[in-house]
Amino acid sequence: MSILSAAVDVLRCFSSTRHDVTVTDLVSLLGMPKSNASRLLRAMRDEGLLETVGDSKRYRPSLLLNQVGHIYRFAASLIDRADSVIGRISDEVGHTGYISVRRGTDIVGVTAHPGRHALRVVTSIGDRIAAFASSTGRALLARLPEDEVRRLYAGGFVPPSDTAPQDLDELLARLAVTRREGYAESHDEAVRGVRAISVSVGDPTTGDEVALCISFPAATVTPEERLAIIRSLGEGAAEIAALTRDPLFIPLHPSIAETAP
Amino acid sequence: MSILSAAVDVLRCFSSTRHDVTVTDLVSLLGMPKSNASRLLRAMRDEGLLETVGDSKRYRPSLLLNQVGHIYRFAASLIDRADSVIGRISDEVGHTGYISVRRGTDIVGVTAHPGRHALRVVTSIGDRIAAFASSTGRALLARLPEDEVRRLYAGGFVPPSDTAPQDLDELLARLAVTRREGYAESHDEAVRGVRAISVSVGDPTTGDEVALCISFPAATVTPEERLAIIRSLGEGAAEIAALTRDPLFIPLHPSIAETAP
DNA sequence: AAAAAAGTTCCATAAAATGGAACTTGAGTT
DNA sequence: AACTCAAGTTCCATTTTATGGAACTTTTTT
Repeated sequence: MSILSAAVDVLRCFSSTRHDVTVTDLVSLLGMPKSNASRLLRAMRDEGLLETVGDSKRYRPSLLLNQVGHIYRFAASLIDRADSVIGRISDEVGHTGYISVRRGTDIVGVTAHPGRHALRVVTSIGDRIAAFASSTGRALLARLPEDEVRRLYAGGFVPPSDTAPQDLDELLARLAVTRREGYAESHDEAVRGVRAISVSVGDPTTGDEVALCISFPAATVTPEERLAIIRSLGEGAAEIAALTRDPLFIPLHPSIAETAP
Repeated sequence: MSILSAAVDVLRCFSSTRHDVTVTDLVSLLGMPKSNASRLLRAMRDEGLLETVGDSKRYRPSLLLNQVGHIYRFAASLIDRADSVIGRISDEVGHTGYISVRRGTDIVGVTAHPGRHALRVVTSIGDRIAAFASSTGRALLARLPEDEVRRLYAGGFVPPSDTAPQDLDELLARLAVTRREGYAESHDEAVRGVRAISVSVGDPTTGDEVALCISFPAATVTPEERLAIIRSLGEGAAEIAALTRDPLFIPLHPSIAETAP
């Protein structure tokens, strides 16, 4: 086993709730001998992957990683485009917008735009949530053929709330609705009182796929506002799909898309 | 030489003009044997540091690096970052550097780095000085809209010296200059014979704002040295602003920022 | 001041990286 | 369809690096 994989294991220890690590953290998180943990952290710092916090024994990701991570957005230009679209929509409607990607059955937030409203949904970049139980996840899963979704969830799943799909059949039914309507919606699934609307779009040249999502407190949004959000998302995604020539793009159903007076 | 350092060399190949790399790129950029380049890129992808673009032979940074890089922003608090920047600059120029925050119409020093020169400005951490009559204060006030400054100073103020702003209008005029030039300057205000140059930067996620200041005896600094200080401060603050995505950041005016021959 | 926890260094052994050359793949050309 | 050249991959013996247990040092807590 290469030291590279140990180094990556260290990087995976970082999360929105763990901004830095110590030798002991590695020992307990990765079951690594103390000697290795000590040398590995030092080596990673010497190479510039990590930096020490002040002159303590705590290690955090380095500026280099910050810079390289930033390049991901441009390398995956789909993300960049989606981000600017969701940023504009978030500004318009005042609610939190974010874009996410799917990794297997998980969804990972990539960029976020906090809303303007006093009551706003806060998302944490980098956290993983279950794909089947979120609007972003279902927007992305709707791009897959049904048998591939069945294969992904061959092991079944545990619904986190009453409003999430309770079994595979319900998930497939809701994906069918998403394919017909052109958007996915969630309510009280990951977070109580929070509603979210998502659409998805892909780039066939790179194989990337992203979800664009607007998330808002269920109580404060009128039916008209909700419709406006759906239309903005649909239009934004359609613009991107036109650019990338996305063959899997699911447009809004004409009855929803038609322009308001 | 560990494979770790080779992997970091690969990461350093990425830049705003190079979003992905190939085996050949590494051969020419790093002078690495083809065999190593090929295995290294594959290993880095297998471990999750890189991902292939579509199914081409091009490699780009991975989502993992994007996530970890993102954590840097939270791991290094604004004050921490500003302190390390001002420490470096203070070392470079030999003069006293400090960082401060604003509380209403007062400025409070948070950390200080004493200079190396025999004649040095001494600051005391925790002391409060008037914001309107200091370069740090004006650097921070320049981030506010004009009417908010008017509201802060609705009760008027008493100038401590001839070179400090004498009334609200003069203060506003000097803030306008700071907004245009990207830095604030004071001379003989709080202490006679002392000149100070400040820039400011904020972190929108925490709402923190700090001023970075270099303070020196007016008599001992040449115009060239003064310009170098302004540029160092401007560059340091710009780095921090890029990290925090500070929307209020005031960059140096291009005519000042431009690199000396 | 003692005790406990955290971190570092040392060592022989086990494992992985190296670079040259041969081999395979793929894109463009005749 | 066969050819050509560039790009990428695999193989191998040798050299270099990583490993984990234990002893040691430093830091923190009681």
